[in-house]
Amino acid sequence: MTKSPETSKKTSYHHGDLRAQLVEATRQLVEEKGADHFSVSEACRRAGVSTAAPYKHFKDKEEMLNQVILEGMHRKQQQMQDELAKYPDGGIDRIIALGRVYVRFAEQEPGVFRLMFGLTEDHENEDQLVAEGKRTFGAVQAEVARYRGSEVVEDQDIDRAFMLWSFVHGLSFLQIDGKVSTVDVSVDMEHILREIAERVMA
Amino acid sequence: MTKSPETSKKTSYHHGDLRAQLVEATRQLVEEKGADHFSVSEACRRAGVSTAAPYKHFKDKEEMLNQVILEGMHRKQQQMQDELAKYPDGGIDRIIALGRVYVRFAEQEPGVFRLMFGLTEDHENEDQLVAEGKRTFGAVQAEVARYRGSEVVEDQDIDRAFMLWSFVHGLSFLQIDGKVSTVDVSVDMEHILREIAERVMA
DNA sequence: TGTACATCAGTGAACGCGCGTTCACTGATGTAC
DNA sequence: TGTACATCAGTGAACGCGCGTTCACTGATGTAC
Repeated sequence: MTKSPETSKKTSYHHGDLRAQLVEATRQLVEEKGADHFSVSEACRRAGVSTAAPYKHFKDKEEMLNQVILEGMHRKQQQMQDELAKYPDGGIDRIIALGRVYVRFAEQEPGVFRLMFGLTEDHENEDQLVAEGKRTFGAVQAEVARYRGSEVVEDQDIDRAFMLWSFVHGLSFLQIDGKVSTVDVSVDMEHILREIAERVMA
Repeated sequence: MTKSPETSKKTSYHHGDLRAQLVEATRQLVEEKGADHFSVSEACRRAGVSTAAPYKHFKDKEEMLNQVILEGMHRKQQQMQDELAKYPDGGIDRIIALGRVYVRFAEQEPGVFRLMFGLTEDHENEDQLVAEGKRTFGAVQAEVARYRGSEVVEDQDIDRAFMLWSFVHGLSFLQIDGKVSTVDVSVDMEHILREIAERVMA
């Protein structure tokens, strides 16, 4: 379909980049149809490859989805880092920045965002996914402690970080599930993020 | 399967209560397997009826699920009413009570709770579902206004109600998706609900 | 009280579908000599 | 530089499966007379 060099596969029998291309197709499909309606077959069609090909790179369907989650987490972490870099002082703007990245990620990649959190079953990769989740939440805790002027995370920081997390998590879901417009609230995201950050950190 | 009189269907060719029984089977399956893995066939098996039977009562699969959502909403509204009745004064306990019902409902019926919010597609019943959603959120707004001593909802009340909603919504999802334990936070639900209510209403 | 009949809830068989995964295979590639 | 060979990424056909929905039907029920 595409003509860009990195996706041309006509020149060789072997693909060279199939794993990455399947992950990308999976990611796209998760965005377009949701994780529930994603199918391996469709990802293969999109990658221009037989339906048996993925099994040379992934154990099963779930492993493909887990890879999409993992890469999504990394994107989010990168975005947090980038956004934090804009606010080098220890002010509340850094707290707000973290919330902004969270909500913005949900808005920009609602399929992946939902996939990240909608899984109740056990995973092969669970350890890795859980570890990444802890890493991110740990970063938020550290930021909350730093706001207090401390480099050590205490119980009160964990509590506050968890309140912030709950809030932006709910805000994200209400936003991408369209409940906000449903209920006729006009959300000024920046305003509400600041409002919440100030109240939680007070 | 069951031997209780109201579910015995052996006595007559006609069922008498099939619609309600199919809704109940659907609800159970949504809880047990999640809405994504619910199938009409399985609901029929559970109700002891042929796979064609539901189409005498419902337009399609989606209408069955919508009925489950609707009844869930009504249960939640009833619980809110019951809980509010315990705190007749205008204190913050009434605000907390609403949050408690929200989170508790999610904990007790995670499948239905997820189904309520996880739908991005359009629905036949959408109007009815949206109306119920507005009704519930309106009740929260009124409660927030009443805390101020006003019977009239103003913009500040809407903002606060929305903050509360976002928070309990996120808290509910993190809880039922197991992210809370993942991240080693021990949540004292009552404490955190009060903490948040006080901060938002301050 | 008895009979004819319309209604309509439920049957069971069938449909076409797309799915996840497996299989024996093929042929391009890189390496050892 | 040329050849033999092991490797292994991708093929394409096939599998068994459960699904949502439709169809012509059947037989229990309630009602009119």
